[in-house]
Amino acid sequence: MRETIAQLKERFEQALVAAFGEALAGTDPMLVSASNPKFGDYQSNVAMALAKRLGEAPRAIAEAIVQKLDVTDLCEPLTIAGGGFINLTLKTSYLKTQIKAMQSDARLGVASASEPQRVIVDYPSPNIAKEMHVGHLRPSFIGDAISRILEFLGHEVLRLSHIGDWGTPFGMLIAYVQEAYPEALKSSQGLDLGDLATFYRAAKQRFDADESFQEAARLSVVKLQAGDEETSRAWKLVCDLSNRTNRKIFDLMGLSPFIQERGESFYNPLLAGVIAELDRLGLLVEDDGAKCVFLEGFTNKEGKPLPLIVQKSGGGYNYATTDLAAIRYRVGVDQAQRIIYPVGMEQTNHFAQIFQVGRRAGWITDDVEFFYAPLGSILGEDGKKLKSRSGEAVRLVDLLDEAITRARTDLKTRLQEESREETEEFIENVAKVVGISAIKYADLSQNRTSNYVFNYDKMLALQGNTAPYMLYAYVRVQGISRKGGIDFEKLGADAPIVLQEETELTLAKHLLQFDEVLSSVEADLLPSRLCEYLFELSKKFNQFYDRCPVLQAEEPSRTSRLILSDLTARTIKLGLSLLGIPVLERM
RNA sequence: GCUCCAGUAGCUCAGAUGGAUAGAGCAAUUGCCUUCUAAGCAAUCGGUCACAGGUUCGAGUCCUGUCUGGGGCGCCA
Repeated sequence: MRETIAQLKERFEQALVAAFGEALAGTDPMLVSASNPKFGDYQSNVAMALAKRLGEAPRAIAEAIVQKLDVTDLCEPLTIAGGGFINLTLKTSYLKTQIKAMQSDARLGVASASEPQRVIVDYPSPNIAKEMHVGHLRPSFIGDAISRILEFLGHEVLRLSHIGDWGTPFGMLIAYVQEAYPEALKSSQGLDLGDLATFYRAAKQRFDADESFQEAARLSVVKLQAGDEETSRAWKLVCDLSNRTNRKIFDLMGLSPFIQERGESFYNPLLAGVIAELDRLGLLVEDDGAKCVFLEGFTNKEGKPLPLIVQKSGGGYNYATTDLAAIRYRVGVDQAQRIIYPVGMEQTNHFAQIFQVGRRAGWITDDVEFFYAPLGSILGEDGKKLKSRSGEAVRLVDLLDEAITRARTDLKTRLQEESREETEEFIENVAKVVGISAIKYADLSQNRTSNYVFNYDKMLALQGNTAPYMLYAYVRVQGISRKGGIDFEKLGADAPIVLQEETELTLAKHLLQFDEVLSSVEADLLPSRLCEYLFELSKKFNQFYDRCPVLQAEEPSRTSRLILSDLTARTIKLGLSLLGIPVLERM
């Protein structure tokens, strides 16, 4: 199956050349979904855009294009409206064959990339010295969804967690653990990350208050970097503990298990080479004892060029150095063609800066795409960045547990109201899936770049653009098969599709746009587009369901409607799975 | 001081390269369960797209300025 819009686009390009000559080869036909269903399914705005360039009236241009446009196999006769809109309505016969093709395709008509890329997605990249907190929620969910989508589309995806496992905060932590709890380092027993989080706070206090402790922390870093055995053992121990705890959280969040840790310590041996190369290229300047690359287009408060410090005056490296090493490695060794960083918007400057240096150093070329995907923040009800009551970052586990607890309470209330008996196992599973999915969907359905207000009641609501609403639409379809004793997999491959009712037609058209939506997400990395699509699909299904009896319908409508219902469920299931959300058969 | 992002219905938000009458959800009001379904469907209400200019056949979208909120701006990540 090929995307309908891609086919139409190609025909338009041919028609443009046929009507106006080779000069218009490659002109974007400006084909988009119709702004209003009454205009049809697609519209082209190209005639108006070309009016000035061709010096002709838009309507005349539209006429000329339509004259040369051969789409009789796909569309009803074209119409020209308003100031030169070309309106296209798909033929029902075409829709029927497409639906049949979709029915027999496990990929639901979504083609695999003709030119698969090697893609790196950098997430969720926690710091090992701290427990994961709200700040990791968006990178985790969005990174995971992007990875799944690109992978499904046939790309080779490498998920790399750029963990903070080196550097100053780590030295501080080790020093404090050594000082206050030396026995805890002798075995991993009795030391979980909750303890480490407490240690971290206490260590920070010590660090801020006591100069001699700061010195001890710095010494720990030096010893660690010098490869001191005991310090390294302590470091390793803490890393393992932290990773183990984080893995549990990944599981709870439903992240892909294929995330590889490749953090700061991994790049550590490569940092000197980065500096040497920048020096060799003549980009390196020493200023105030620090080694820097002066940036183009960035100025400091005095209006002078801003440096990107890559080696501190003390000789130490910083995150810019590590990120540059990662850039170099990902291009040179991993040979990635697309590297995606779903990271908070506050780091816009940082990424612009390291990309600039990467480009000037020749590591980033036109053959590789470094895609910084900025993320908006999660806000509290007060409109400010979400914080716990004590003013600290909210722990991720707490956030997730709370959602599950609330989902469980809602479910139990509902069961009581409906006098339903369910096993403890059923309740736990539904509560977990609904709770986690609600948070995840609420996050993903928001535009990636905009801030949003975190609100349990809204994300767990059973109506509206929420995970529970979508899950319920799926459950409804499964309800039909249970009630009617239908095995969807055995629905006749040769059974005809009937698109008589308005809602049947609308649903079918929407089902066929699944591939177009995924293409758009592939390009722009905005998972919210997929959420929007699934929400629309659920609404259109509910409308169809309201007007069209399925099980009681006469053949051939009955089987046709069963096929449409099944396709809806399969699309929801696949779509949600690409967002990292599982479905439930009953809820 | 410089810079980036945001400001759209009472609330939360969509509005991809400028296109036809600016859309959803929630909330509010009103209908619809003897029909697989009510966690649903239908309908009503709700807008000076922050403000002022400009560009053009056409601006929520692009440009300039103003106001408001948030982020960033040399050795933290």
